[in-house]
Amino acid sequence: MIVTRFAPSPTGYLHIGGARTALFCWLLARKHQGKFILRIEDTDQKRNTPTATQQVMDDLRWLGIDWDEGPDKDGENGPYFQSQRLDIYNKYLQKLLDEGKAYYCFDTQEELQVLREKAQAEKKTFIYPRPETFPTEQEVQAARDAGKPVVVRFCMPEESITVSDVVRGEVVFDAKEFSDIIIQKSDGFPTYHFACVVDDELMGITHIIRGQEHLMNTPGHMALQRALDFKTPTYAHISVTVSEGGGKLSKRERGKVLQKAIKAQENIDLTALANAGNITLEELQSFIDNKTAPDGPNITAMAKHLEMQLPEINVIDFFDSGYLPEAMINFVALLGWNPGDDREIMPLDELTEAFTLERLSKTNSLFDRKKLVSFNTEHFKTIDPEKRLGHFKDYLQTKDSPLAQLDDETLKRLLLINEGAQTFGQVVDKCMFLCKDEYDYDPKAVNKVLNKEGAPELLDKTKEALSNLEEWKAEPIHKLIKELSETHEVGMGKIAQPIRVSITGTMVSPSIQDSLELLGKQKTLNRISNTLEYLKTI
RNA sequence: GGCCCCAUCGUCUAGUCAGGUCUAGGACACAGGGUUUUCAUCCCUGCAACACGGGUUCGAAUCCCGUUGGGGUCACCA
Repeated sequence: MIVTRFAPSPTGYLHIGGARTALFCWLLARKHQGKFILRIEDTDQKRNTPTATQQVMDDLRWLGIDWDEGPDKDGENGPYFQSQRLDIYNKYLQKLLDEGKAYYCFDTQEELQVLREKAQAEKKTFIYPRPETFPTEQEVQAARDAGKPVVVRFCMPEESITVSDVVRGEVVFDAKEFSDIIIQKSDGFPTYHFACVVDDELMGITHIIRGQEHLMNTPGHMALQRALDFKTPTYAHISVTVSEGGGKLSKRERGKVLQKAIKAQENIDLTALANAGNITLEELQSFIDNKTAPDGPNITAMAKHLEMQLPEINVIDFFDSGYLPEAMINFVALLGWNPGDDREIMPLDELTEAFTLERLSKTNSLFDRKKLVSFNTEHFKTIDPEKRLGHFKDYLQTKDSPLAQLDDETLKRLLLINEGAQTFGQVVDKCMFLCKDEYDYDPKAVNKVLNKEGAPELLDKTKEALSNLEEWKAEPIHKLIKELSETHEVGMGKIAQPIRVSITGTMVSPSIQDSLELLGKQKTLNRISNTLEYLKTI
């Protein structure tokens, strides 16, 4: 049976790159009726954040990626937090120590730094100098008593190691390049390399799909597997997703964009900005000076304050921007993978059916948000209406939108009449007028549509006709407008546009008949009357 | 800098492993046109690529070597 796993470290929200890795793992497992495990790699106590595991799970769920075993779903391979598996790692660590395959070291960071700089100066790879004889238990104890940091290093082999990678082929690593890796940190926690190797074996992972950045770690992992008599799983090191700005799509990018925007703006109220971002003025200044960076949520809050759009990086950013998870999944799947034919828009089950490791590509790909928008538009049209409604309600709720007050039937109708919308944000923009009785008139709209010879008179006649309409439904309203345009011998736009500006203040809304029906007869007539009054004042 | 990976339209990619059917296909973007009561949608047309240099071969996008370019990695982070 095929068993895969997604193993994030709980340091924040799920990153789009992580989502892609998780998706490929999930796709492989589901395609072969295998198992997909979620494991939390929380061995770095300094970097862990308490809410991250929950956030990552929420993000995965939103995307539609489920797991067979994980923190909240017990199975035969628990626990799923590495911090709860210390006994297991220690057992294997002791075995390596006893067999002389690993040894203790007490070097300080400073001492190591000197060695590294020396290697750098000689233009050589830094190789940790393995001692002739390993420290004894007594020496270890003495070092501990003296307050020295004690770590355990694993002896890398003398022979070269060939990694057989599904996407890269055979990659040979020369033994000359091997440096003994640390497998236990001075705080007693295992390093990623060790915990990962042990867990993958114990959990029976058959396929490891991970980012290309791990390729260089793989010889170390394989050496560990051999020393411990573990099986070597099938590896697939997938390409990296890069950003428009070049380089890896990273969390730092949002900060950079924001920082640039702050610098570019003149007379900016820094105090207000710091307040909005919930940070101190000093912290803000330090951020502007490129010394430190605030946390993700603070950055998001400041961007909102400045009314600027930041590039989406985390899965939750895309949710906030009004994208459909189905579109996200589809788009991300096609970054470094394709089904081998011309299909692009594919639902999850079709993606699963078509997925094979062999079609993973070697080249890095750039995350093109415009193409994402196009995918979203397409999925918006084809998705099951009930699902679409569910996603829309989630979106409105977290946005705290007034539209959230509307009942399901109305919301469904809104989505229906916005068939060509690109994102939920667009739907909201176009329909907000329903919940806004007070609004300003866009000067451009007034000039172009209302402030024209004969326009107020025509609007008045339209209002008259509308008030006499018995059945307030889209169909009869449409019929009425058509008749009006014929009797007055003008285009439909000449009738519809003035109404639109009257009831929304803008030139953008759903079709006029749908807009009017949803607004209701009384509100429509009131708003037109108000507009007519307003026109007399200018 | 050492090591490793990669290289087809602006972007995502098909084609490369098994060389000819490739005057290189699709999609997004862009440009032009059309439909439409606004925006969005939708339809049509167009623009546009085998990084470069050497080989091998009757024949190279495809195989080999080199150059250049891009990316990754060199932590008691994962």
